[in-house]
Amino acid sequence: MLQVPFIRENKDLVIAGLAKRNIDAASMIQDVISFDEDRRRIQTELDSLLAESNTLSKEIGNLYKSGEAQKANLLKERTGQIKETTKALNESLNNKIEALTELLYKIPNVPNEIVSQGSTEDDNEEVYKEGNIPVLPENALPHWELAKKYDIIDFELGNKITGAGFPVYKGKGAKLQRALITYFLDKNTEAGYTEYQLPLLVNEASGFGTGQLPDKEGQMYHVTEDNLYLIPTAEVPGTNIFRDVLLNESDLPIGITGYTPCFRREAGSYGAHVRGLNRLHQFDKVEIIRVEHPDNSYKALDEMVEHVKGILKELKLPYRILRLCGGDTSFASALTYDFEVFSTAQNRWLEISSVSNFETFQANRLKLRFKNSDGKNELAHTLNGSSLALPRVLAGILENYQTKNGIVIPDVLQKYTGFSKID
RNA sequence: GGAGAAAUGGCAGAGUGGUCGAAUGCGGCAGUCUUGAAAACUGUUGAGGGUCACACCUCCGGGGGUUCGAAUCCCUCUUUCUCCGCCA
Repeated sequence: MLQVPFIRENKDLVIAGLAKRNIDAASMIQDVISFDEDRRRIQTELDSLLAESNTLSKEIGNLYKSGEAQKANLLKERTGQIKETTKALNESLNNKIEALTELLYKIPNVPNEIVSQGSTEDDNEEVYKEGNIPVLPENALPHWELAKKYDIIDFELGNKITGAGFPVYKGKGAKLQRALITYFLDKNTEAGYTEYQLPLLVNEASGFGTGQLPDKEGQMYHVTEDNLYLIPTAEVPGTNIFRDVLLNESDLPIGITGYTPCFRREAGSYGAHVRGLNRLHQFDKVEIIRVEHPDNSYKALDEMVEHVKGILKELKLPYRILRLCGGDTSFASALTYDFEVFSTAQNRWLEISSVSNFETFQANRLKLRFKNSDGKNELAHTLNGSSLALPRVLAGILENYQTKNGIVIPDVLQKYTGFSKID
């Protein structure tokens, strides 16, 4: 959520920024400003009446004490009037605040100046590319065929137990997945992130805190009986650790990592692009989350990007990094880099990580602040990134490491899997 | 699931109708002392709104009520703890 004073003072900048998301925000922003002006006007009026009422109450108390009940009763008439007026004012004040908040919830973050205008993923800019695309044996298979051939992932079984998008990993497939999770967590903790195990269901307040609610309500599985949501990413429980928290400046930076399954309804996704592991309702992911001083958050973003690069380099997977255009940058993010691994057998790029700086957008909703060197409470910056999303990394490994005689396990993973080949 | 107790500032913890935004301790900050640090001592220190700055207003888990006046009384919701039951 953007801060009202920021909008007030940077109206044109905000409108221009949102235009990069292809949003004509001029009238919304104007509404924010005028709602806020109304709010302050009503508040001032209300406050001065309350001040009068407070003074009178004290006088009444004193009059009773000195036995002048008659005089006191006279004053009570005035306080009675004030009470009626303040009740009405209070109501219209609340209406204004509600209208303002509702509007603010709908306004996405202002993209960083480096972000380009654009509407779809075709407008994203490739900023980095590394790794060689392997030459595969003849008759190379896509991962869903490999999964069947080596009996390591059973999609049909998942269909039976739950439904589409809930695959069952078995044997060496399950082990490889577990090896990847452990490997990622080890890399993250080595880099200074503290490992957490987080709840997989969150309440409404947490959903609002990171921005999934009210915007993306339909993307999350909702347990209505208890009004809880299955997490779409560890970002939600992980970042909400810091909801309503006041940190000391010396606590920063904070880095945490966690492995969680993620649940996404993916309403409205169809077709060949959702085959196999490409798009699932339940998948595993290891996440990194940082809380940073505003002066350092972009340095932190670079560090996170470098960190993910390091992992992919070790896995020897061909990948590229995209800087997302305005239209493709998520609601709460100011700047996002996507990592994509090349799926050789499918001949397409698969997104495996998304690293974002939210600046104060989430912190404002979360009330995540730190006491700065001036002793003032200031909103912190939050960031997060996947390191990494499992299914597509798995798909990338299966496809890129396939040989005539089976699938070779990348060197760095062998001490985690305990085997060097799937055949 | 049943019974009872509780929710107060960064944390702990007093406070049962006005003088309470709130004792005290810890923590934080500043200073004295010290070559430096620690300890000790002194001072200072809640949040939000509002204002050029003051004034002023709001906030004692959330919401509602009683009263001229509520942290304090009433209703309600939520959460936590204790005991019993169940249980990986």
